[in-house]
This record gives sequence, structure tokens and C-alpha cells, in this order.
Amino acid sequence: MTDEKTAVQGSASNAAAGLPAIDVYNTLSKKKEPFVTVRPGHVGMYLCGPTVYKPSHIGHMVGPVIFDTIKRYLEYSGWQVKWVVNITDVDDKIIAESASRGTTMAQLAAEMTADYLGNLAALGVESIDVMPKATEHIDTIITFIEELIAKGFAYASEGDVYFDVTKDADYGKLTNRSIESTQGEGGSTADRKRSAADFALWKRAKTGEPSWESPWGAGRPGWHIECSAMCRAILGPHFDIHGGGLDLVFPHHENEIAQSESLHDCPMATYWMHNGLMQAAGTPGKVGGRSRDAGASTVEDASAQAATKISKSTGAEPFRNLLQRHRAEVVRVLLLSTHYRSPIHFGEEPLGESSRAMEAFERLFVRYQRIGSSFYTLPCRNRREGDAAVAAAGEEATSLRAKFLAAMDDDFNTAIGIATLFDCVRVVNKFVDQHSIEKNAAPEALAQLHAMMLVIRELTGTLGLFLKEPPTGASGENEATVAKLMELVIEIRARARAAKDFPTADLVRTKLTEAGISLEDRAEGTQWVKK
RNA sequence: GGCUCCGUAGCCAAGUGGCUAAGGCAGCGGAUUGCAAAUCCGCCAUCGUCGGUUCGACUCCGACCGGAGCCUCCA
Repeated sequence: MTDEKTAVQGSASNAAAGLPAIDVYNTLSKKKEPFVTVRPGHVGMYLCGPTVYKPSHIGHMVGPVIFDTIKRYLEYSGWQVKWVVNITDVDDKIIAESASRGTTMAQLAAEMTADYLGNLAALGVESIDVMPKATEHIDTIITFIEELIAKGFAYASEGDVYFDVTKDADYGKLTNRSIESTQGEGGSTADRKRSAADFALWKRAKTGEPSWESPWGAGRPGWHIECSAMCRAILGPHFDIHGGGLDLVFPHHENEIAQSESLHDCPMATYWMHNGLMQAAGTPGKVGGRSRDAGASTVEDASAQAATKISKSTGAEPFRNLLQRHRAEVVRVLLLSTHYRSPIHFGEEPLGESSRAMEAFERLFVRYQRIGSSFYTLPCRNRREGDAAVAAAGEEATSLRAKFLAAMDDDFNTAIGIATLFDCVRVVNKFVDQHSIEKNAAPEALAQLHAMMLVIRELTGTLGLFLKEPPTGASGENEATVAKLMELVIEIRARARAAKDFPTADLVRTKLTEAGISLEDRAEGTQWVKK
């Protein structure tokens, strides 16, 4: 398909179906392309999920949050999306880790999958439709390999099966790589392969390893084949979006393309989308990767990388530990504040900054609550409903919404989207100030305020933000006790203020601030907020 | 050595061949407040360096410097 043709047909067919024109950056072409789906109005999307051998860390959360946002935005805009994220539950690393823990591969995989799912839920990633596990698709995988052998693209070798890259005319097209320039897996498997760049589709079992029966003997699938096989089984031979971290482009996605397109004579996915990797703030190197000196080959390299290696030794903590210090919503804001293809600086500093930034939204929601309405129960309108209703929110809100949508239509630019939302917050606060809505609201002003809040609800909803009311801090009976106490303290301070005893009033406020509680004096009375 | 990508204010981070280079954090000044907090208003960058193309570049090209990812396993 040529770009020119696709562009014209794309915008035309989207418009005909009442869908907006969206551009998507495609790793395959290295440029933005108009978004045209295989089936009009429908999107098939696949994201490479985790290998479940250790608790997931922040790096594992990037892709899910980004593609969750993309799915939300596409559905908001009128597409129907089917999103698949696989779980790799058979792999060398799982086998090694389970052996060292004295448990089984299945048991370890189940535990780590639960950990992963818990983290996703905390982050509001709830829109995954299918989560296939490799071990539940062994038959699918074997069939796929048999077809590849039958077509001459793969060969069995002493119980292993390899993909023959020399048979694939355009091997390397995703990463602009030649067969000669790739080393492939070395070690003991090297002499069973015809070319170094050939990769395993099926690995024969060593004694004691988990294995499945196959036409080539007992063994297990290679790393890349499960994605090809499960993609076809669930989304068909040609679907729309295939995503993953930038570190997966080679060899994983290159090899998926080789497997699927050799067999099917059609593109595997129209758009290949890759998210940037996490980097520990202030230090070079991504979070959670292997140490960079693994491939050091020259003397100069070794000395240049020494500093890097030390800084990387911190590693990445399990995400669930991080959640004890930071709300998941803060993480989500941080991830979406950077364009998805850029690396993200991650650490306590950036998290703290995101947290402070995000509170501007929540303060507005609290303000809205004081005016008498709950933000969290407002309906998230879809794009058409929003188009029809936005005028009531006034000119500024209308143009900010248009800016937000234009940014998201342009390769899901959530960074501009969030920036625009900050503008919305300022516009609404100003509106509330100017119309003295907190004192005596005119019905028309109140109506416009609600319309504006509905716009913020609509747009933040597409990012998966502010969908749930934040936790209030203390819980249950404690909360009630604290509330009573605060009521008393505030009452005493109010009397001091009435008597112009400001030293006493200020003492109360200062001490509370030190204790992490800030007081806000307003016309209607004093409010307290736990920081 | 090969293949990608990046270098924008104190920090984080968008963006564009030519209108005032988004937004956030921090900071400063003002309105408001008993004083604060919150909110609002205002201030705070010439875009790594050096060349080139162009009427005009931060935006295109080249070189250089610095940083990141990939080239067996990694989200």
C-alpha cells in the first residue's frame, strides 16, 4: 500500500464512518501515517506483555498505561477496540527463577501474573480484552510452526526448530538490519542452526524442564513464536496496531514479522508502535535492564562505562513497593506527561513534581464539591456527545477542548493534552472567582461551570485520569475521630481569631502544618487538608 | 563497528521554516487574606557547538561535542 493512496482513502473512509482523522507514528515507515483500520470502525491491538518471573517494576507499566490510553481515546472517538496483552509464562528465566525458589514454573508464573495484574488495576489499566498465556496456546503454536516448516521457512534440527532467515527476502525491514549484521543466539545452540541469525521456534527440553509433546519431541516454544501464533488466533493474520517497548523492536518484533508475514503474505500489523523506556532520573541507563558492560569489547569502552554501571546497580524496585509511597494516579500522570515515544525520567523527584502538579486538579474538584457537585460522578461523554454539548462551556473551554483533541489526534500527544488540561483548570478557577460562584451563584454562571467541568471530565477520562475519588487518608472509624478532633481544633482557633488573638491562632496553624495538615480560611469557614 | 533516537529556561517537558517558542515544578512581583493557604494577574529561554542551504532556521543539510536505546536474553 502506498502512503499517498492510504492517506486519501483513510481520511475519506474515516469521515464517511463519522470517525476523526488520526495520525499514528509507525516504526515500520519511521513517520506518521493516517490511521486506517483493516475493518472500518474496528481496531485490533496487540501489546507484548511481561515474562512473569519476577515482580513487575515501573518499566513494565509504561506500555500498558500508554496503550490503555490509546484504547480509551480510540473508543472515545468512535472505534471499537479489541486489545490483547499476552503473558509469557514459559521461558528460560522463569524456569531458572522457579528452580532457585524451589517451586514450579506454573506456580511462579501464577504468582507473578497476579502481581502484574494487581499493579495494572491500581494504575487504572482495565481495558485489556484478552490476556492469552503461552502455555494455553501450545497447540496453536505447534500448528504455526508446522505451517512454517511446510512452507520451507523453518527447519527442525535435533529436536529444535529454527526459523531460516535466509528464506525471508525482507528480513530486517523493521530495524533496517542485514542478516550478516545480526549475531543471533550463540552458545550451544549455534551449531544446530544453519545461519547465526536463525532463531528458535521450538526448543527441545533438557532433563527436568517443563515440556510439551510435539512432532519434534518434548520441548517448549521459543520466545517470538507465541506472539505470532496468538495474534493470528485472536486478532487474525492482519490487524491494526502492534505495540511494545522500544527495546523489543529487535529482535522480538523483527522476528514476529518474519514468522507471520512469511506465512501469511499480508502485513502482520499495519502500525508498529513503540514506547520509550524508563530511565532512572539523573543517571544514565534504563530502569531494570541488563548492565551495560555486558558487551564491552574494547578497553576505552570499559573505562567509559564504569560510572554507568555503578549508577545502574540500584535496579528497579517492585512496582507494588513504589505504590506504598506514591498513588498510582501520580504515576499515570507522570507517564502521560511525556510523549510516549520519548524516554521518561523516573525517580522520587519527578514523582514528587507530578504529585504537586496533579493536586491542582484535585483542588479544583474539591472546590467544585464545595459548590455542591461531585466531579467524580459526572458522566464521561464520548466525542460526539462532547461536540454537541461543548458550546455551553463557553469559548475558552471550547477552544481548549479542540486543542486537546488535535493534540491527541496527532499521534496521541498526551503531553500537550495534559498541558491543555492545566489551562482548563485555570480557566475554570478564574470563572469561579470572577462570578463569585462560591458566594452567590447566578444560575447561568452555575450552568456554565457545570458545562466546563463536564469538558474536563470528558477529556481527563480519555487519559484514564481522575476516574475514582482519591483516598481520604485516614480510614473508617479513625477518620471519624480525626474529623471530630479537627472540628474542635478549628473551633478553638476560630474563637482566638474572633478575639484577635492571632499568636494563638497562628500557633495552631503552624503546628498543624508541621503535622502535615494545612488550614484554609474561607468566607464559609475553615477547611483542613491533609498533605 | 552497524542501526535508531535525543540535546529547548534552575529542573521536567511540548512544539514550529517567518505571527508573542505550550504546559508543569521551583523562584520573583502584585491582587486577595489579620497573617497565611488556596485562587487569579504579571515576570523568568533565542532552542548543544560550528558551518551550510534559504529572502528568512530553533525548525532542513553537514561536521563536531554530549546523552539514550538496539545489534543473544530485556517492557
